[in-house]
Parts: sequence; structure tokens; C-alpha cells
Amino acid sequence: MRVRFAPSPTGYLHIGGARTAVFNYLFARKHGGKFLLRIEDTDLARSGQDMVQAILDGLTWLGLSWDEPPVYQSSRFPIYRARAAELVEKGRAYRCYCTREELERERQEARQRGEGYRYSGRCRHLTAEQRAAYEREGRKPVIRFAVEPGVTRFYDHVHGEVEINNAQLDDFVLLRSDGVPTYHLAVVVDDHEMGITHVIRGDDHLSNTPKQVLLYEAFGWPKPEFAHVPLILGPDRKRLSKRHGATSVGEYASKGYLPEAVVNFIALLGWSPGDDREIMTLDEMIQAFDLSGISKASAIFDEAKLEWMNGVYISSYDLAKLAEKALPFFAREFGWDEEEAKRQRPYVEKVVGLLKFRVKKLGDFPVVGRYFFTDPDGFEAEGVRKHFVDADVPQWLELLAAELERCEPFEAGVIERTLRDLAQRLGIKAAQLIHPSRLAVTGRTGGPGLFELFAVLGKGVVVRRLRRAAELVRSGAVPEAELAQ
RNA sequence: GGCGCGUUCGUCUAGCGGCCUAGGACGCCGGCCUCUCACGUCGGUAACACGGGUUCGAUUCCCGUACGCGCCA
Repeated sequence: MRVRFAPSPTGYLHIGGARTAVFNYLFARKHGGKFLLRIEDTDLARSGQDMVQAILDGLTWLGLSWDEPPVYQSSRFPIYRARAAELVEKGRAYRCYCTREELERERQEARQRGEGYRYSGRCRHLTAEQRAAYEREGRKPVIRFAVEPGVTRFYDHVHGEVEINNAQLDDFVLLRSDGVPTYHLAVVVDDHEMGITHVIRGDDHLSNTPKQVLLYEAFGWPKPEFAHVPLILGPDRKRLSKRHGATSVGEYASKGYLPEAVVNFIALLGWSPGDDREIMTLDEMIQAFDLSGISKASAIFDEAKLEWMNGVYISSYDLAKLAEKALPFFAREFGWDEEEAKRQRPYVEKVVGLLKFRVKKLGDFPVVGRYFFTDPDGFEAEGVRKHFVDADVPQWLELLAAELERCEPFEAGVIERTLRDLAQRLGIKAAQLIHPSRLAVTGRTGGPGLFELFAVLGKGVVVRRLRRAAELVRSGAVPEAELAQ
């Protein structure tokens, strides 16, 4: 089995396109077939090599590998022209010399009569003399397909039997006057020559499929199987687009989503394994994938659920790999160069280990864990009111600092024992020491367990911040801060 | 405007005539765990668009209506 993903390189890899690619990929892998790429760059003006690269990069990032070199439509124009000519030969297509103005007039007239416009087909039966006359005028013809009366039907793996009366169809254009093929011609020729067995693409092409079916029949080629998958909509139920915020795969990558999470999530937009599984590896999805599990109705993209799923992936990721993925986000936030990043790597791994349950995206790490790298410049207002009010707090913090200074080794277990002992000697609850300490050292009321936190931060930093906070509280000049999150 | 496609909790979905008092997940709300915040865990909230048929029985099949989306203009 051979399937393809056929993006137009007029933008970055879009979430909707990525989902189509995922379905094609899963289908190919499931059946041991080939997953191919075709770049639909017939619109030379709007296509660019940088866009092509962005799309390939997006697919690579998602982990969707293709099996043969991509086919570029821009390099195949002569083939389309030859195929169009072939249909003219066969009498299944014809040259049409109507000008844009003539067509527009027909359209206006139809509208005035209150009718739906369809091309009249008046160039269908031009005599050789008439054609010659037009040619002498310098008119450049388009090639139109001659739609015969009848009913066109095909089976779609998502929608079932679909049929349409050919009377609804225009004599649609195959080749424009400048020799550029239309979508219908190019797609049919390419899918045939690439040996595509299953066309899995967006719902928006369903209405166009009868035209393509007619083309297959006119060429005498076997039809592929079709599966038209529902579109992905934005929260306003309109097709997902720029105004819904991030729509390209690259944007999600730079926000700190993991490719596994994105693939998992978009695979579940419009497809279900049939049971209650949601968190699935690529292999599990390949195993479970089936066209019959694709739903007919369009799905709304809900980033809140993607966030949740990303959080699940982050917290279950291999720690070393997670640190590797998170490192660039720290570097970006703190302005590290490559060397500095490399130096920080072991420390970052510890930080990530403490924060991985508290974060949804890689980009959250340096924000939530800012205090692992710089002294807090303010203290959560609510925490100050709660934990810095007791007059004994400065003294407690200093005592704790003194005790911790003697801690050896500076590890969570030792730190905990030290703190609890001190609390007991002071006749207070451990919590009365723990909360002010966390606030003193991190500026925050929430976060990782205090003892693990201290151990990672290191003795020097902890002791210094405790003393500094004690000083601030004693002088009554505690700078307050809003939560950065 | 014509044609096509679609319609189960706010969102993603399970359901393919009786198993449905409609299941799971996200979100939201609450309990537990706990040094806090998370994680985890337990519980709660919330849906078959509407109207006709077919059938002993419809979320499920058929037909309309409404609404949404798409394609062509």
C-alpha cells in the first residue's frame, strides 16, 4: 500500500496538515506500506523552498519519516501537459478559447436569471476552422474536461457511498492557458504515477473527488481508495487559522510541546482506537490504527487538553532526555551561550527532575524554576502576609542557616533531620519553619519539597538567601512580587 | 445561491437496535495524600439538535427541519 501527504508549500506545516500526515503515516506503517511526500508547488509565485524546508522540518520534528524522495509538482509540468493533450486526443477534453470577460458575462447573465452558474460548454464542439480563427486572434486556450451526463459515485472509507449527479459538474479546467495544471489534473496524474493506493486527505476535498474519479475513468486508470478525514476547527468552529493563535507545528515546538504529545493529541482529533486509551505511543497507535475509526464530524482544537497531555509526557519522559530537550529553553531565557549551557547541563537535569510534575510545557521550566538560577527579587505578597509575620521569623531563619551551614553532606535526608530537630528545640511545628524558609529561598509559597529543593540549590545559596531574607524581614522592607506565572 | 458533508457532556470521544440509569478523557468543582504547589487518587458537574416515521424496542435505521462546515460560484 502506498499513501502520500501532499502539502502546498505556501506556509509552514499546519496543525491540520500535520494531522493528515499522521493518519497517512499510521496507515502506511500499520500495513507495511510506503509513506510518500508530494510537494504541490504548482503555484510558483506563492511557493518557496524555505516553506518546503519548513514543512519537511516539521514532519521530521514530529517523527514522521517518509520513504522516498519527495515529488515536486513544479518539475512535472511537461507531464501534465502531455496528459492533458492525451485526453484531448481521446476526445475526453477540449480546448476552450473563452476569455475571462466572456466567462464573466455568462456568469452575470446566469445570476440575473437567478440560476447557478456553470460553464456552458460552448467551446466543446468548435470546428477546426473556428479554432484556427481563435488561434489567429492570438487567443491561448485552456483545456477543459468534457463531463458527460450521468452519475458519479465512489466509496469513501469515512463517509461511505458518495454520489453526485454529473449535471452539478462544470466542464472543469485541466490546464490553464499558461500551461499550468489545475489541482485536479495534477493530483490524479501524480497519484496514479506514484502508485498511490489510498488517498487520505481533508474533508475539504470531498466535493472535488467526483471530478477526479471522472479523470481516472477517462484515463482508464484504476481508482485509489478514498478516505476523507474531517477538518480541524478553531474554538469558534471556523477552520483553524492564524487568528486562532498558534497553528503551525513549529510554533508548538517553540512553545515547548513535545513531538510525542503533539502527535498523540492530533491523532485523537477525529480518530479513536475504539477503546478508552488516550496516552499512546506511536507503535501503539500504528497497531490500533484503522480507517474505520475515523469520525465524520469535524473536531475543535482544544489547547487545554494538549497542555494536559504534554504534561503527562513531560512527567514520564526519561530525565536525561527531558533535560536535553529543556536545555535550549533555559538558554533562551537566561541568555546562555553554548558553552554555558553545556556547563549547566547537570544542574538543569536536577532542576528538571524537581519541576517535571509542576510544568506543562518545556518553556515553563525556566519560568517556574527561575529561583534555581537567580536570587528572588521579590516575595509572593500572600506568602509574606502568611509566613513572614511572626516576630520570631528572622531569628528562626538565621538559626536554620547556622545549622544548615554545618550540615554534611548537604542532602535531603540530612537537611530534613536538621530542620526538624531545630523546630523541636524551638518548640514549634516543622511547618512553621518550612514555609518561611521556602518563601525566603524561592520567593514563592509553592514548589518542590523543601529538602530536595535545598539539596539541589546547594548549601551556599540556601544559607545566603536565608540570611538575606531574615535581614529583610527584620527591617520590615520585604519587596513583594506578583507571581510570574 | 447551487451542491456536498456533518450534528452524543463546554471540548475530544465510546456507542455500530435491547448490555444505556449513555461509558472514558480534558476542563471545572470538592475530598484524600501532604511542609506548600504540583503529581497521584476518590467523587461531583455536564450530552444523544428538533420533528416525523420504521420496529415489540431507537443515541443507533429512514425522511424532513434547523444549525454548522466545506466545495463551486
